[in-house]
Amino acid sequence: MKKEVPDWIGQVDPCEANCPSRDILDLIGDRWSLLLLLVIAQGVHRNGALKRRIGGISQKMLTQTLRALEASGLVERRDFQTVPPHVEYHLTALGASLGEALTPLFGWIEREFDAVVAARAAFAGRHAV
Amino acid sequence: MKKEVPDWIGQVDPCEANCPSRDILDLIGDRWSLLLLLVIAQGVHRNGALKRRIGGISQKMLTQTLRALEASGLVERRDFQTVPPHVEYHLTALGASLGEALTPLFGWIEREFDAVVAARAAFAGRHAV
DNA sequence: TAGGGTAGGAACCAAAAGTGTAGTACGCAC
DNA sequence: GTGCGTACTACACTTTTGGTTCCTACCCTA
Repeated sequence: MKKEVPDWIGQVDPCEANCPSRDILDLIGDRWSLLLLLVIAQGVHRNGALKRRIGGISQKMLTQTLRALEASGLVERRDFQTVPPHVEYHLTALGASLGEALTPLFGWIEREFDAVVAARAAFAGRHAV
Repeated sequence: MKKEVPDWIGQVDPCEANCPSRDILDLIGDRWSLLLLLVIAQGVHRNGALKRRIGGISQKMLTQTLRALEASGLVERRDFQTVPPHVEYHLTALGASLGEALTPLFGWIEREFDAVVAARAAFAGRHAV
């Protein structure tokens, strides 16, 4: 029983066409979801605050992404039913566990971002001559 | 110095508009990159084999994504300069380290996929009444 | 000599994603 | 009573993404 693939492959073969994880990858791969998860975990809970904090997100995408996260059970929407409206978004246990699973990824980004930028510059140099 | 945010937040504040990690998130968030990273790590190295393996990817997206990964220094393209063409794609050290950073994410997907599906069903139930 | 495999490039088109603007309905401060 | 803030929704619009199809150029097999 030799190991011909790296350790991190695990049992997640599922990434073929019918793979269930496609849905998850779609969810987290939509540019805003991870950011939102991050800032909500940082303690920003309200619509307006999230929008100001993230910078670049439109109200539409904010609402849409929050709904998607809520629908997947990653954040909880608490509507205080007041007027003017007061709504807060909090991570669920599931959302927090996903956050934990993403720790190494954020760490990698912090550590290796420079390497990626350098690689891109080198690549551009090789191909733009 | 109290901790008011979860451990996994780290120092990655960067996810604001000007944040460098946006580029990385864009890269890995494009539906095919992670899959490609995964199957290359599993030992599938050639264009045709990758296309057959992943199922659902078009030649265009395959090439495009491979170029993006190559440009970012995550995979290496080895062209054997033969005819008919023979090209192999391998992970670089950087690509392999990203793979390792993604281990917990794949693990989370495996563990929690059912929970997400259940949450979605519940949400749909609540909102489709 | 026709067809399949090798690894792509280019052009075109459809679909999806995302943006901006406007409007709802009300409270509060000036 | 004017305008800002709260949390949205709806519509039209543009941009991006991805898919399809056709093309190169050569090898091997039947």
